[in-house]
Amino acid sequence: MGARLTREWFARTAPEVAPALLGRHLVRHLVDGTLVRVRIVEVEAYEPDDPASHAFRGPTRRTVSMFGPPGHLYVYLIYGLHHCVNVVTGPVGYGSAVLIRAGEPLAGHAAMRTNRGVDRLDRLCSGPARLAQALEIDRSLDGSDLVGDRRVWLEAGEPLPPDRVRVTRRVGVRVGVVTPWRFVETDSPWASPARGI
DNA sequence: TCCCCGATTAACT
DNA sequence: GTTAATCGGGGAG
Repeated sequence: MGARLTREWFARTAPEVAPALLGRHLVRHLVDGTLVRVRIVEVEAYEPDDPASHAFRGPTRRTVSMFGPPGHLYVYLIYGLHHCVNVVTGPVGYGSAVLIRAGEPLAGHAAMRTNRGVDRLDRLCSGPARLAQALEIDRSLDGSDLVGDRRVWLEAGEPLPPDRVRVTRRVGVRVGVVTPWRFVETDSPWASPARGI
């Protein structure tokens, strides 16, 4: 469904890349050969001077990939049991990324149902940790290159027109609430459950 | 070294 | 609406 997004495409600030990622396809080649495809419907941007960002205090062992070249994955463990998938943006050393929060399952439904342990399509990828679990993405994929890796990549898909993009505050962050950097497809049934936003 | 807590989810009441 | 699960990051000392 279109060519891979290029290195240059990712080399912008996170708030620029984030809404442009809506409607794009996140594709995962599982170890067993299954191809899983998800249409991105919800994202959040994180910037270097952003107190809610893992990059805020500079690079650490965990966040090193966030400061690397754009177009790579940054994957982290949260609450000791969930993984979250991010796309690194900006130039080398910048420290910005876009969190992929939810997607519409397009292919590989059976594998995703198995990975998630649920049947309902709208529960497979409707949240950052759910999406990571459905696509079998964990710390072992941290730093993988979306432009060249065989296991995971991003395709052009069909970008959303601006009037289909809703902008809100980010979910679950206690600081950095002044920046409305969550971008979600308007009225999408595939987005994460609205938590008062 | 210690200690608090998080870009979450599911299962409670 | 509330809470347990579960663990490593990173600031404090």
